[in-house]
Amino acid sequence: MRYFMKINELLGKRYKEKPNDVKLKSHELLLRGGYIRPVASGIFSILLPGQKILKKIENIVRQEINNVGGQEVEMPLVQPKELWQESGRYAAINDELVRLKDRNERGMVLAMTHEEAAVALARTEATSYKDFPFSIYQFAKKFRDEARPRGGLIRVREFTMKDAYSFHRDQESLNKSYSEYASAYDRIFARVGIPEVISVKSDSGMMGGNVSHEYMLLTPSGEDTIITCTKCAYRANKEVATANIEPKNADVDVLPLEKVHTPNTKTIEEVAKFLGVDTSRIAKAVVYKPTKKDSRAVIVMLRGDREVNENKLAKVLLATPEFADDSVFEASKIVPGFASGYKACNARVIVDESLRNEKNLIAGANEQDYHFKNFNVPRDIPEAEFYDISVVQDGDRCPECGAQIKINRGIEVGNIFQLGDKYTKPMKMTYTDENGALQVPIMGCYGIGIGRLMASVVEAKHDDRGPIWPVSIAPWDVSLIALMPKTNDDSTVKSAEKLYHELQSAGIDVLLDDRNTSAGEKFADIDLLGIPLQFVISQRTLEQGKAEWKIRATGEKGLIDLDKVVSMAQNWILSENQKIMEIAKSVQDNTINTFKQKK
RNA sequence: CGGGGUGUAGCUCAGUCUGGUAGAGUGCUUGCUUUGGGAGCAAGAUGUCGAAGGUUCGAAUCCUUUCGCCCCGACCA
Repeated sequence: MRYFMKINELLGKRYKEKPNDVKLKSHELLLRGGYIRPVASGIFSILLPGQKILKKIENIVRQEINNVGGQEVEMPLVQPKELWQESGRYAAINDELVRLKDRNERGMVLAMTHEEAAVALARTEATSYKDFPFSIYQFAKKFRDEARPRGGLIRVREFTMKDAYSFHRDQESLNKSYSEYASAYDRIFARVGIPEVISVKSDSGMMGGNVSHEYMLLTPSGEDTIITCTKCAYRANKEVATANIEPKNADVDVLPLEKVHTPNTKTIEEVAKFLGVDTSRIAKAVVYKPTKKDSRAVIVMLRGDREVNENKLAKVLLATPEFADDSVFEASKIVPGFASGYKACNARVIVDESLRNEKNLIAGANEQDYHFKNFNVPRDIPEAEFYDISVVQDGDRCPECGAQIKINRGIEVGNIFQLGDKYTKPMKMTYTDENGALQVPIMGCYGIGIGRLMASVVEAKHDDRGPIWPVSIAPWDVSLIALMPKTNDDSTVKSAEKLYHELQSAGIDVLLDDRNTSAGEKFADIDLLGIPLQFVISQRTLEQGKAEWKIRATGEKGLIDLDKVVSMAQNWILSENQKIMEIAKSVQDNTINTFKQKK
């Protein structure tokens, strides 16, 4: 069997120039290095270097998931719509779900994820309590017609995901599986070269999900916002993060309410400017439509310098908040621009914790061109309901230890969810327990986007010249550059080929560059391919019977006897892999320890 | 879906305002020279100027419509 290993046989140009319109470093380098090619927005083809990396990542994931008892399966991309009607998602999901018809007009969908298929598979196979617990997983394509793909492989429409589904009789069993997967994830991210990935509390959706964590690579180019504590282990996605908010005006006497004329001051900024106060002195009101369960409009009040977190609000309302339109304002006698919960007719007033201790605020008077001064929520809106519904922001304090928090950006490289019976119940999955009674099992699900993970490694590990792949996932273990001699002498090429075969025979995956091009181009190409260990032989080194070695990550280099190249490469690869495995172990141990401490 | 930008050679872009019939660099092909960080000289190939319609003697350029792609936001099972 023959395998492509010479750079001149490799399909895929490498570019000197940065492609137009590319913002993320991973996107740029993956294009420039000939790893990926765009086909349509959010849809890519993968060339050999990228494919080799993806397969290595998959193998690491496979080992770790097998290790926690996952059974590898494969479920289809094209699925009958009835499956999705059973779970209710056929109606619940909009344009992200691609719907199509087969030749017999049967409605089909492209799977965005495989909970339905997993339950459909499991419910016919696991019918006795003796069958539980178990988990299945696969590496499978998903198609999500994303509103806005972006950043190369960071957010795409078609992608391969490792998705695992575990099935349990009780919460205790689910918890066990959940922490096993969490531990496997720590090892996976460490083994692919980004041990700095952290797990954060995340939003599990307003329906049912009780616990979920996202695995985040903190990087400025990330699209999620992550709150971390500078002191303790608190970390959470902005969607669910809570914080202690410093009151700005608490230790003062409550003054009598006073109405002031504030013409043409509809926005918080206008009011603040008109009255010469900071926006934090204003009680901002945001009005939402009534929900199905409650016919009253919803007025959310919070400090003027803060924003509504609609995720948190959704949990309070038990519905997705929608901004009010004119009809809502009219029906509820709320004056837009001058709204507040004060004597609001037929509105539910939800007040953010940010206002709990603030005194003598400015608030709308529900009257055109008038605001109140010295507004105090407990006195002026006795029926107010207090909730934490604002977005955590800079300057807030950690909810657990009170230390300063930090706001970071992150890329979500994986997630783990406790789904409960969200899918098993509507899809009528049951098993018979010891007493002969039918029971509904509960589920967990665990995802890792393989392509996104590759791109994330580039985001974390690169320099100006290209990606710096850890040896565990590098497209080739070593590269061998033969620099052309000044004379017609072919001994350099001969020696390179000999060495190349020796390395290959020793089981080392090696890429040979024996092209008749300038040295600079060869070095640039090999750097773009990010190969961890590079060898160079030239007339100069051959005269001494040596080859030059160079480590991509550190730039260290030296000379080595030709007959020691193979053993040096073997030893180096072995020791790098060992280092990675040690890091994986220590990351895993750390997490287990923190986990134990918390308990 | 809202806002912004952009489509001209494989890639990066000029030309568009002021209409006159297609350009540069890089890459590619061939030859010679060169060879330790993207070499030099010479010769050559490559475009429905995103698409459709319109105005005009004449459209990459003006007008209308439309599509793609990128970025910000909304959304993100």
